[in-house]
Amino acid sequence: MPDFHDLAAAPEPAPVLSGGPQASMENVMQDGRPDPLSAAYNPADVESRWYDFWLERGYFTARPDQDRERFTVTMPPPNVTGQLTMGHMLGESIRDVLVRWQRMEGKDVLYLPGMDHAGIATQNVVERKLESEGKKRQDLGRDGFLREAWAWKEEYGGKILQQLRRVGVSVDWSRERFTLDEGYSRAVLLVFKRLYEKGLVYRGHYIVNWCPRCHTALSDEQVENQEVDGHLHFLRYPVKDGEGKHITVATTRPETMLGDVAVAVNPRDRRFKKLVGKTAVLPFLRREIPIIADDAVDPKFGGGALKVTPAHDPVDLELARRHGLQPVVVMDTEGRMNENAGDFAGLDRFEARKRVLERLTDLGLLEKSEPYRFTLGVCERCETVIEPYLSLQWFVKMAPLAQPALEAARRNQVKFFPKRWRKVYRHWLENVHDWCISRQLWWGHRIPVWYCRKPGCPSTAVELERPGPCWHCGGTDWQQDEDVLDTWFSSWLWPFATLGWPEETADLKTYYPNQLMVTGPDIIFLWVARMVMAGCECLGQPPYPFVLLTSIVRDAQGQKMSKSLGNSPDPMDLMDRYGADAVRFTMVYLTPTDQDLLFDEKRCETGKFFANKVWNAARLVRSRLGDEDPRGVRESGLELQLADRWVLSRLANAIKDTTRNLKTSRLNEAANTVYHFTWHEYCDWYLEMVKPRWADQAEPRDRRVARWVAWKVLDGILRLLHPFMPFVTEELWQALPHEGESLCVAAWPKARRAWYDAQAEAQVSFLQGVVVAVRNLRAEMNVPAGKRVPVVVRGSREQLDLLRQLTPQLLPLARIERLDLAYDGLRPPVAASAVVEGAEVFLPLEGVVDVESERARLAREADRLLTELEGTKRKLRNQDFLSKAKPEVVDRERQKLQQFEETLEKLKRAQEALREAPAS
RNA sequence: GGGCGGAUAGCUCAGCGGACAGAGCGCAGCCCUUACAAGGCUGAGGACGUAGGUUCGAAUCCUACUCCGCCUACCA
Repeated sequence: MPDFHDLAAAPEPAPVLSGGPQASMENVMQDGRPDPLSAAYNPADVESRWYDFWLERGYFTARPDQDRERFTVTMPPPNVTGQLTMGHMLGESIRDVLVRWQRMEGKDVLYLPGMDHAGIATQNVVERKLESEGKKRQDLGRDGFLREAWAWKEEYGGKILQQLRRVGVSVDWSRERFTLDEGYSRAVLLVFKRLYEKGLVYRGHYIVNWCPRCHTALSDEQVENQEVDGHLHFLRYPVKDGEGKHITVATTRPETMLGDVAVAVNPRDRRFKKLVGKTAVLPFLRREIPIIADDAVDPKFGGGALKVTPAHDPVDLELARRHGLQPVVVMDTEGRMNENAGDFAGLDRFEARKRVLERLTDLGLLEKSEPYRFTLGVCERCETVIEPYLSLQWFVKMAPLAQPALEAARRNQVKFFPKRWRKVYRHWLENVHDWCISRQLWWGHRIPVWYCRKPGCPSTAVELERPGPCWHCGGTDWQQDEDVLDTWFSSWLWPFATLGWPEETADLKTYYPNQLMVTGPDIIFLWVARMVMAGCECLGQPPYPFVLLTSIVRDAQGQKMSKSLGNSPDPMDLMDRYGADAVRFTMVYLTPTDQDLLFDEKRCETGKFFANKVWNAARLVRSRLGDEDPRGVRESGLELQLADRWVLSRLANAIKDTTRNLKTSRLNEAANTVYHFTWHEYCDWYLEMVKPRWADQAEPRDRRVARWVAWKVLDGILRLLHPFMPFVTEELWQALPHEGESLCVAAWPKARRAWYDAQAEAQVSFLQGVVVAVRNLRAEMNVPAGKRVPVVVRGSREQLDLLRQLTPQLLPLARIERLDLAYDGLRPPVAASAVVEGAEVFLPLEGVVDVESERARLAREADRLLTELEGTKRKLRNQDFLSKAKPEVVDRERQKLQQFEETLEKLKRAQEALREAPAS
C-alpha cells in the first residue's frame, strides 16, 4: 500500500480495538474470545478516540516539500463570535468529504482553517458584555476597548473551532489563521495602500447605508431588504406667491422633508410647466426651496413631483449636485433629528415622522396617506432600519476590479457548480457599485491614513506605519483616520493572505491558487466575487478554478434556519445524540445538488442507523474471519464463486460511481451510492448468501474464499465511506485486518477491471428474482413467516443449473425447505406460481395455500400483463414508429412483446392448472 | 420592475426523450431467523402544477398560465 506521508518513524497505531483495554463487551466470538465490538454502535465512545490520533500522526499537515499533486481548500472563516450552525455543519461536511477523499487519492492536501474577526458582530458582542457590566465602550476609550475585545477573543474566540474538531474536520491546524493577526493585518493594509495609490480607493461624501444602532456605515451587501406594508404620504408645499397654490410631493419618510432643498418635476410634465423656476416654501422651517426640472423624475409616480433631500437619499444627492444645491443633514448618527430640524430636533426619526404628519394634518398640508408596499433596508446584524445618510467615507472603485473577475469567469478560469450561479456572479459584477469600506468601529483594521494636524496643512499620508515628518509643513503631528475597514475588506484576501502574502512564502508558491472553494450561494457577492477580484488584482490570477455552492439549510417549513427564529437545532446537541458521523453523513446524503436543504433533525437517524449497520456488518465479518489473516491471500489463487464474482463486480461499480459522483460534486449521489451498495447489496444479499459457506462444516478451501471476499469488500466499503463517516470507519478498519496505519491515509479504492462481471450480475439478478418471487408468494398466500416451504422451479437448463449450484445459499434466503428443479419439465399439480425471466416458480399448495386467492392473484397479474402487452403491440403496429424510431428501440419493443407473450402464456397455464384443482 | 429556481407517492428528493415512473423516510401486515428490532421480509400509495405545441413516442423539449421560494433594483 502506498504510504503518502513521511511517517516512517511513526510507531504502530494504538491497538484500539484489537483487544484493546476497552474490550469489555459481553459478546463472544466464534472462538470464544470476547468480542470488543458491541452489538449496538455507540458513537460517543468511538468518536472521542480518533481525532487526536490523527493529529498526533500529522495526517492533516500539508507538506509542500513533497512532489505530489496538491489540493488546497480554505475554510470559509467562521466569525469569532460564532456558534456552529447547521449551515456550517453542511459546509464542513461537504468540504471534509472532498478533502479526505483527495487525501486518500494521495494528494498533498491543505485544508486551511481560521477565523474572521467579524468587525460589527464582534464589537456588538463585546459591547453587550460591557453593557451588562454597566459600561460603555466610550468609557474605556479605544485602546481599553480593544484590550477588552482581544481578551474576549482569546477566551471565546476559538469556541467554534473546538466545535469543528468534534465534526472531525481534517484541517491543518498548524496553518490556522485569523484575519486580525499580525501578518494578515499587514496584507490588508497593504492592499488598501496599493489600491489607494492606483486610485481605486478614494474618500468622499456620499450617501451610505447607515445603521443608527451600530453607529456605522455598511456596504450595500450588508443591508437586507424587507418588504413592508407602509404608507405613501402626499405632502403639500405652498408655492411662494402662488395665491394659495401648493405643489404635492409623495414620500414614505415624511420626516426627511426637513432636509428638503428643492422640489423637482420632469421637464416634459405639462402640469408643472408654470411652476418650474418658482419657489416653494417648506412647512415648519419656512425654507424657500426652488422648483426645478430634472429628467430623473418619473411623472407617473405619486403626483409627479419629487421632494429633493440630498443628505438622505442617493438619487436626490445626485440630482442636487447637478443643480448645485447644498444638502442639509437633518439627523445625527443615532437616527435622531438634529439642530437643522427646527422644532423636531432631538426626536427619534420615527417619532419625528409621527409628529411631522400630525402637524401637517393640522395645517391642512397632508393631502392623503395611501397604503403602500415597499422594500425597507435593515441592518443584517441588528435588523435596525437603515438610514441613507450623507457622510464622509472611504470607497473602493469597483468597476476596474470587476473586469478581470468577469473575464476569469468568462474564460472558465473560475467555474461554478451548479452552473447557474455563474450568471448571478456575472450580473452582480456587471452592475457593481462602489464599495463603502470604512466602518465607524474600533474592532478591525484601522485605516492606514494619516492627516497632518498642523492647521491649514492639507497633507494626507497613506502608510502602514506612522509617517515621518510632513513633507508639506515638516510637522510630525499625524492624526490617524478613526475608522476601521469593513470585515470583508480582509476576508476577500483569504485565499492568499492566509498563505503569507505579500511575502513570497513557500506556502504561497505551493498552495496558490487553491483548488476549490465551497461556500453558500448567499455570499457570492459579499465574498466569492470579491475574492476573485482580489486574487486577480494582487496575484494576477483567480484564487481557485472551481466554486462549489452548497444548499442553504432551512427548516421543514422552508424557513431559513437562524438563531433568532429558534428553528435551528444545535449541531453539538445533534452530534451528542446521533454521533458526528451520523450528522455528517445525513447532511451530505440529504443535500440536493441545486436546491435548499429542508432539514429535520429526525433525518439524522438515517446516518445513525447506517453507522450501526456498517458496525454490525463489520462485527459479523470480523467474527467469522476467525484467526485467519486475509491479508496474505492472493486473489488470483482463489476459486471465486458466483456470489463472490457478483459482489466484486458490484463493488467495482460502486467504486466507479462513488468516485464519479465525487468528481462531479454530486455529493449526495456519492453518499447514496455507498449507502445503497453497503446496505442493499453487500449486507442484504452477499453477507446472507455467504453465511452457509462460513459454517464449521463448510468446505475449508471455500470458507477461506468467502472470508477473503467478505473482508475485501468490507475494506473497500470502509475506504469509500471514510470521507463521509471518518470515525466509525477508522474504528472498524483498525479492528479488522488492515495494511497501513490509518484509514485516513489509506489509498482510495480502485475498481479492478477483472472485477467487472456482467454475467455474474445477470445470473445473480435471476437468482434474486427467484428468491423475491418465493417471498412474494409466501406473503401473498399468507404462509406463516417461520414455515419452511418446498419450491419447484421449471426453466431452461441453464437456469436450473444455476439454481442447483447455489441451492444451499438460496434456501435460507426465502425460507425454502426443499428446492425441486424440474429438469423433467413436470409441474406440480396445484400450486401458486410466478414467472421470473421465463422460469416458473411454484409454491405447491398442498393445503398451505388458498386456491381462491391464488386464482384472483393470477387473474390480476394476467390483467396487468395484458395491458402491457397491448401497449407494446400498438407501438409495433404503428408504421411511423417502425420507420422512424431507432432500430434498437424497435428491437427492444419486439423483445418485450415476446417476453410478455411467454409470461402470459405461463400464467394462463397456471390458471388452467388451478381450474382443475379442488377448492380448498 | 427585472432575474433565477421549484411544482413527480403523505414528506424530502432522484429521474430530464423511449419497457407498468424510482429511492429514503413515513404508513400497513408478518417476523426478536445466533451481525444488526438502530434489524428482516412483503405490501399499499402517483391524472409527474394547468393549458397548448413539437415528436412515431413527452414527467422529460418548446410556449403561455397558476401557485410557492429566493435573489436583485435609485418610483421617491
